[in-house]
Amino acid sequence: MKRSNAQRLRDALEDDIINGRRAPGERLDPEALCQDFEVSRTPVREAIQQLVASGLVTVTPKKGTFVARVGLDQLIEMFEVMAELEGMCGRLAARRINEEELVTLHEALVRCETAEAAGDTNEYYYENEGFHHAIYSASHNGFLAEEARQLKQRLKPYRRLQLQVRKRMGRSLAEHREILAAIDRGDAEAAEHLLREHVLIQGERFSDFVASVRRFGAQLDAV
Amino acid sequence: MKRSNAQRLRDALEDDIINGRRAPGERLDPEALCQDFEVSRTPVREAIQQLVASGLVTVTPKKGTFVARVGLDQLIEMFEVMAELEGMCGRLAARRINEEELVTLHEALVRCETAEAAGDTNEYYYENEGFHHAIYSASHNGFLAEEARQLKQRLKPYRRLQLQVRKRMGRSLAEHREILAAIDRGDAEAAEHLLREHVLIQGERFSDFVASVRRFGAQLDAV
DNA sequence: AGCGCAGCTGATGTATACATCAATAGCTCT
DNA sequence: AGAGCTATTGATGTATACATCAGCTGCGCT
Repeated sequence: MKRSNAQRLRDALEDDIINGRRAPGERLDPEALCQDFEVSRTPVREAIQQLVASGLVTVTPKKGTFVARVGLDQLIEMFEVMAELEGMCGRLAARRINEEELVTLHEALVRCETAEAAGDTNEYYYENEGFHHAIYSASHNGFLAEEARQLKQRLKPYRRLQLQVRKRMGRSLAEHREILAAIDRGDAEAAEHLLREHVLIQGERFSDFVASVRRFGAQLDAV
Repeated sequence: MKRSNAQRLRDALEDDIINGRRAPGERLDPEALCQDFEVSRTPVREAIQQLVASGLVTVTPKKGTFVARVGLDQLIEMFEVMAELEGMCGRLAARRINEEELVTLHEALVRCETAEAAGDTNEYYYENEGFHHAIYSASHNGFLAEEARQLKQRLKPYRRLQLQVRKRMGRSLAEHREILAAIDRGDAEAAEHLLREHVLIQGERFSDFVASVRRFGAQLDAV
């Protein structure tokens, strides 16, 4: 079906924000967007409202609209919830995954291994996402999968930070192997626990993460 | 600050849907809404979009807009997630609750007891909500609390069904006491488990729930 | 020079007219 | 009579003009 201008605009902006082409705190000038996309204010307004609803954009009345700037406190809260959702996906997947999905998951892991072997961080980041999405699907709870996917999107602008911690890629891959093994043998408890920790960047690494975030300074601190 | 027509309209519709004054599947005629609220299509359209974003309304292109009709499958999925979020709130609350919040929670329980003693189902339903919200807050994770609150809203049109099961009110209250006790003694595991089961309408009761839902027939089955 | 008020400006919200598209119904042709 | 095409209609998306409101600026007053 044909997509409306508002939808295309929304997707384009979302993509820009998620992939860091528009940084948190950056101003979004409706006028400029009208010109860039050659549409009137109506669809622009609509697109922005949708982004506000999904938490990627904030509008301050009479001040302007900005790419959402998530404070460190809230970021930690969001990761806490993300960890829970991922853990739940793992738990359910361990119980409910079928042969076909298991194959898909194995393939996803292989692609992660390939990217890691090549030392390609960006590629690894992309394949990592595929691995996680495969687990979401395997939970056989479509609603949960969608919620997890959305929250992951919302965290995406900040998520790269995780992998920038030294040697994170290798650690991540090792964890993926453990997670898959747990799901493979139907160990729901282990899968849940491993995934939760995986997201929380286990234990001592978390402080590294916070420290590395802090280096971003004002970009993250303010409202 | 002054609220826009779109906001008021959105709130009014949301309230109508959540409290069952507009049943799932019911048609929302934009024209009629324009007249009822004496506004033009623009704010109506805006309000509807927001409701779509929050999942309370669905628009089928060229067919019309309707109060979201949640299929039984998805309803179960949503309750599964709700249970997880509630459990998480309980776990965190058991660790993080402070004196003041503990008092609030005790008070909320007392109000539940009063309502139960009076046999007032509606009142109990209301106070029950207060009890749960108090736990959300006590999790000290604002993001989690908000997500839980939103999902609860979305389930509200179907949630009354839970309490209609015979003697559910008494059982619910007993569970509340156990939950509070667990939080009180800082037993995170117990609080999590109890709350999760509390939402899932523990064990054998779940089939009763499904059965009672089925009696609603087509209202819940279709898309 | 500092304070305050008034008008301006730009941002936001709303109304309305117009464009577009898809579903349906009715007509025609076979 | 049935199938296919077309015209109509109603719903949706978009543009534009208008209304309203808050913040800011600049002027004047003390």
